Amino acid sequence: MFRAAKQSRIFQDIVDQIQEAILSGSVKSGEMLPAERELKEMFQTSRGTLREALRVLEQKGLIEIKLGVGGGAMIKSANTEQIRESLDILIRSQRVSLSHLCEFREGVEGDVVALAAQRATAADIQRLKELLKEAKKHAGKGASHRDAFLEADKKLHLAMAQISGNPIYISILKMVHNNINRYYDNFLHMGKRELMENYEDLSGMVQAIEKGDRDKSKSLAQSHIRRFSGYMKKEKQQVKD
Amino acid sequence: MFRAAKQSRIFQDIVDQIQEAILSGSVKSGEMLPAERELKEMFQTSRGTLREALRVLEQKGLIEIKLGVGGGAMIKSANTEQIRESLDILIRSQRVSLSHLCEFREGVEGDVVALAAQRATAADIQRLKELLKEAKKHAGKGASHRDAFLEADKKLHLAMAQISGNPIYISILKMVHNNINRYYDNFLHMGKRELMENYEDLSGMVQAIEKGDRDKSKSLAQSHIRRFSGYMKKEKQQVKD
DNA sequence: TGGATACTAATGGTCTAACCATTATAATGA
DNA sequence: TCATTATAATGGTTAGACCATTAGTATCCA
Repeated sequence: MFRAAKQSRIFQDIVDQIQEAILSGSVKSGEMLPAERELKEMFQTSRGTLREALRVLEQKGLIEIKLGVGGGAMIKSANTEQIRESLDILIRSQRVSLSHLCEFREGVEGDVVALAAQRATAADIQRLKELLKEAKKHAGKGASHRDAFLEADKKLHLAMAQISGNPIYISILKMVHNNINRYYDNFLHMGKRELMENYEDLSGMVQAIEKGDRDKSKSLAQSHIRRFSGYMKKEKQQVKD
Repeated sequence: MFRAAKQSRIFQDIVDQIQEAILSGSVKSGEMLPAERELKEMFQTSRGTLREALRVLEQKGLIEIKLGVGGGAMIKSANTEQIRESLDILIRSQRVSLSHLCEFREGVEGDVVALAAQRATAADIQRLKELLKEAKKHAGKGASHRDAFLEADKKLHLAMAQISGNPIYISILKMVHNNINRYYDNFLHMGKRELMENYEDLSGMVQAIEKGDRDKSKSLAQSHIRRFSGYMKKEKQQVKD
């Protein structure tokens, strides 16, 4: 299954081999790796070194380790958790600012919505309208339902990514929306008026998508995101005062 | 400096403590952590467990470990390497298709070049022109210099991301260009004519950036990428025959 | 004097062998 | 039949030793 390990850092070689096996598909998501005491024999190494390799693979999000009988390292299907964590660290170490994130979002979400406008089926439109209804319900109840509204807003944006059909956009939008939450708690205070403004944005976007109007849906998405960013920047300003 | 470790997974507790110390700024970039044998005492743990924690921190990109006397764990300044690696894994494991990647590239690189057109300084333009000169040199030599031309092309695209100033775009473009190579080897056969066509694209883009023409630079970037994708799709077709 | 060489010690990398903690399954018993 | 207990597989941890790399220091020789 695996060859004996080489290199100056043995655990790195083990990481490389197992990662390659996972990414090439020779071991599949959901399957278990052999137990540590077996892997140790396969790689002709010690348990400590092997475990260092498993720590790295775990941190990369490629495996998940369970305790007890029948436990061990299970191959995980790739997800956006590690990206989110990396972005967390970048944001916390001030390498990525709120305005960077907003600027990026404006570009990417504009593109996503334009694709969605080209590709949405009748069923897709139906789904968007349901989500829209949910958003409207929360927006009507004012500030106390802000979080519920934001959740619906997030679902709408992710639904549009799904409609675009491009897995890269889907992953990246998930990553962005998981991280933007961090700013909400600190900076974003929205009352009923702001919630309704946003609902109208979303509603307009869905209409444009239904008509298949690429350009209009795109520019609406971008102004929607700019409006959002605006709330946060204004609020950030106030915090400084 | 650190308190003794708790929790079911001791190494995780150690990771959390050191990560917090780094991100809160109580240990700064460039500084060294104590040696393993000292850290082990601080955390009241064994060297094996401590080293598992160090592997995780290393994988997160928070520390870098050097060998020998005066070696040890140095605090790294946060960078986008980990996020790029996570995206790589995501793309590889989802078997993202060539057309997905090209579509994504068309959207993102269009946005990047538009930002570059707004923000390029005289020095930036100078740098772009140098890279352009390099590209021209290789393009003129025809198919045998394809790889050298593509390298120059890549440098130009990444330079534009740098000019945009947005670290998210920078890391994402790095990710894209690292992954697109995977497809070149299989599908992309370019002769002198194609190389020169591409050079003309790039040259037009740099001119538009110099003029600060957002829209023109964007649409040139997009048609450039579409042309590229076209080569690959055509080639893919031929392979099937 | 000065440069090359050899030694020394600090530090990460690896190994062995044992024990602890958790948990699914099997055996046991009311 | 169902609850309880025992068993064994598996990851988590520990201790102590030795190896490999490397910077600094001492030594030697020209």
